Amino acid sequence: MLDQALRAIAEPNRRQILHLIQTRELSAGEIASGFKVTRPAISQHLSVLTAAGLVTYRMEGTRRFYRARPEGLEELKAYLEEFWADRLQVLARVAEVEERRSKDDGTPGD
Amino acid sequence: MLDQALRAIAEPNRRQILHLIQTRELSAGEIASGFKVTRPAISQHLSVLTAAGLVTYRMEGTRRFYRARPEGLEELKAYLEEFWADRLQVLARVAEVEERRSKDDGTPGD
DNA sequence: CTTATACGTAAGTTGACACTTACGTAAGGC
DNA sequence: GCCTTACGTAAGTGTCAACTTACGTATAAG
Repeated sequence: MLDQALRAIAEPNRRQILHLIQTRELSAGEIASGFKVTRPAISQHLSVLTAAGLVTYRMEGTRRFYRARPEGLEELKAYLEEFWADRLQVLARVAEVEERRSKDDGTPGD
Repeated sequence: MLDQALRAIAEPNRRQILHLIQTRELSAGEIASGFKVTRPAISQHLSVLTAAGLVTYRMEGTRRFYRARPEGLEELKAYLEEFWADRLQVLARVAEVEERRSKDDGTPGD
């Protein structure tokens, strides 16, 4: 699912869609009206976003109202946070070891 | 460039590569040895990552030592931070307006 | 019941992408 | 000099993704 989410936001139109429905609900038609591509294309993008857990919809008559799914974005954010946190953590530990070493034997770290 | 970076990390092998060279320098061959795909494939992934500004390399004899480029990751991180921060910000303002309105005319905010 | 609206979905096309094998090239070892 | 090592790059292939047009379907409107 995270992989799907990552793929999903790699597409510019889909990021734009996410932006549009982050704060307000919009129908599929309303969303599509702001794009150059055709309505079916947007419909397909909405399917991808839904499958990735980044979007939900609510039906009302013949219309579907879409909105961003906060939990989905949160998951994605958490995953990426870990992605770089991981690195910074290891770097910090390396620095720590370096310093300890220089204290023990007087050798400067690097 | 941000678009390139986003595309770059959408690919699992490239994320793995980034992970490998986040803390230590590795030669192209060393990186490739850990994957099932062929060496040229990894070489191409490294090109993509380099073009996206997520990776740098240093030449030494016949070898190229690659490492993650912190600034690149930082840019990407900042962009994504803004992506959701944006939304939370607007949501907060909506809540604020709602509250003010309920104080003014006594109407509960939905 | 018929027509219009608001959608999703099927089917087909094009281009990009991840991969492969084959080749070119520069640095070291002998 | 010649051969090996460690790469990138060229060329070709199969797959997938983003798009198009055409169609199906459910709700509301008359």
